[in-house]
Amino acid sequence: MKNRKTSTAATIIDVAREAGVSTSTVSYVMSGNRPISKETREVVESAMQRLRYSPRSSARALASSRSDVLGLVVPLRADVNVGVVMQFVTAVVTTARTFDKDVLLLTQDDAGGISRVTSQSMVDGLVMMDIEANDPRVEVLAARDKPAVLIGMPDDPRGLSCVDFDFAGAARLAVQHLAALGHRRIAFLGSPPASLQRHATYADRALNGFLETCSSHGISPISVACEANSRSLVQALDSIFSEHEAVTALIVHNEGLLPILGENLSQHGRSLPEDVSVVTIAPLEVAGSAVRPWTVIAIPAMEVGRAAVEMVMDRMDLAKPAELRLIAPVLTEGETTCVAAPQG
Amino acid sequence: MKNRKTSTAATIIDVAREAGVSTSTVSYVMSGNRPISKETREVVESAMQRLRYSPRSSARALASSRSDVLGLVVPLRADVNVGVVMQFVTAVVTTARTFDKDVLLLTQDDAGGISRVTSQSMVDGLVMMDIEANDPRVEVLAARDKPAVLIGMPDDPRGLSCVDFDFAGAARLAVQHLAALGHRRIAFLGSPPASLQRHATYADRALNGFLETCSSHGISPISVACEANSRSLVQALDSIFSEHEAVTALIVHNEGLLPILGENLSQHGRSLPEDVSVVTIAPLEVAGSAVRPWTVIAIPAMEVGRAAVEMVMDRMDLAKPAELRLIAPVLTEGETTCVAAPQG
DNA sequence: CTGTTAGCGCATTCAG
DNA sequence: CTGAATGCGCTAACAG
Repeated sequence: MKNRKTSTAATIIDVAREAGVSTSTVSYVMSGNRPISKETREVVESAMQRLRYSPRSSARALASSRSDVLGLVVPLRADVNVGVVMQFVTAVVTTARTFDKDVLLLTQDDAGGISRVTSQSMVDGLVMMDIEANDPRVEVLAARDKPAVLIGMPDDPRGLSCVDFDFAGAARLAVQHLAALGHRRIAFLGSPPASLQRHATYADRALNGFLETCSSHGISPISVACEANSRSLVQALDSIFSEHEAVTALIVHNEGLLPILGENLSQHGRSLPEDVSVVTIAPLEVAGSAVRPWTVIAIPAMEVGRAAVEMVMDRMDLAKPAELRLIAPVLTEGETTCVAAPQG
Repeated sequence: MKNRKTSTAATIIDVAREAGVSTSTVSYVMSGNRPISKETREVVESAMQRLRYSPRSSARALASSRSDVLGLVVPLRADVNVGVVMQFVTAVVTTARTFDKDVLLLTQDDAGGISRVTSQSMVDGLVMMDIEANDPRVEVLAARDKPAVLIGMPDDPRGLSCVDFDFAGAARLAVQHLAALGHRRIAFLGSPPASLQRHATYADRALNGFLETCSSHGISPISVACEANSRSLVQALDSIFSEHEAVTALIVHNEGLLPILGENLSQHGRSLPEDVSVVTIAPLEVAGSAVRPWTVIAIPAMEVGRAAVEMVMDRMDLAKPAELRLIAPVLTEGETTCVAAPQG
């Protein structure tokens, strides 16, 4: 009778013995790193199933210097929209799984988290969200020589790959769309002040895209930062409509405001879209589920997250050079835009 | 001249040599698993710093059978509020770090994720969110003999630890509070139909708590499920006020409705709180940031998440038996409740 | 209080 | 196409 261990889980040695082959053969069946005859493969695979074998990730990692884990650094700031964050996270995790990678979650207030997981070789690569223009973490990451991708565009990527939605292009597209409808007084209802102050790159780039496009269209830009609550929205609309009575269009880059924007506009005596047209830069899910669907330039969180993981994998497997990738904006017309009323 | 490797990172052997001690001494300085004289400790520590040593997690895991990683299974369903999910996630990750654990993120649609990370020994324990009454994953988890904690209360925990906010108690408290104010017609505006249909335990328990408390107070209960959008809210309020004109109080267990509830109530000709009092069961952050703060029974996501991790650690380190833990509800009065108007 | 050493489970040369 | 043997870096007996 074989001396079979009863308590501990099966190892590659058990499988080899059960299949009547060597451990290296078992290993190569799993990795596919060398040709295996059909017969032995089948023998090995059935042995693995019989023993419910599954390789210890730590042993594999030690021997191969790969953990098959990706790190993901997520923001925990009060000024970022959790819905959007969750979409990115979902996209990254889902895509990572298609590459047989798991995802280790790091929060950005975990100072030293990046250094820790890289120097301990816990991760093979990193994706970092919510990048600021002059983000100190970029330097840390760049010094670490692990494949890394930033979701966002810092002033100096320091040789790291970056991917993001083209927020500047989105703002430009919004202005162009409204301008084509005859609007000349356009206000930009943007990210929370906190996001702008810390120069979150999506906030900066959207605002700059707006300002530059206005300038090239001879439109005098109006912009106001706004937190995602009704108190702040009331203030913002007050300031817009009191100082700029003639505003006929709004570009809203703040998904948190959408549920309450309609109500507040009517409280300001503006009906939608007759008095003010609104284009929003937001995830399709929130902009489309409204009673009256918004004209929206969708933030493609899924695409961006997927691209981020693909880019990490490219740099790992193929040692590709760093790249910058921007996802182009697309405008979907809803019921919140129409031609501008003739000036009085 | 010493033959020092230039490219590869320092190992425990390098540190031992640099410090003039054995590798086990270095290991024990790190783990604290046996007494080390102050002098040698300092020598070793300075050697570690000089060499920028940090242990390879895979090697440590292989030798010690611990990964120092916790798995966290998060929901990706459309009917759960992402804000609440993020709060739980934040709490779990933050607390895990205080135990020197990292967190591996699993999505619940990743079928087999639980089996995979446990059988590969990627995690030392698991926390699973968004439990359903008869959740098939509970069985999978229970069969895995890793410490695990459920955030939620399944019908049969199968020997696993559970922790959650006392949603039933919260609903009871809400009814009691309103009843004490003289309200006899109370409607429960609850979770989305999808949450109830799949018997997400928070949805079930809140609703049952409401029904039972009404019954014991001789109040005839009115309850309606509602998705977190204005279309659904309009329907819900229509059904409440058309069929039950005399309703004077609402219990809202659906954070997504709060930003738009006030507006919709006034559209139904009800002013807040004169005509209808509202108690909401929601995270304090969303209920408190309103222009008119809600009377709220706070969902303490941070506490629950922290407790979950602590319970996993207890079961790991101390081999404690499974436990069920409910976090007690606390009601904070806002400006949305007042005594019921005398019946006409 | 410290040193020596045998594994942990797998990947991967080197031989055949 | 397959097997044998070495080493990945660390922990934890065991031995002083």
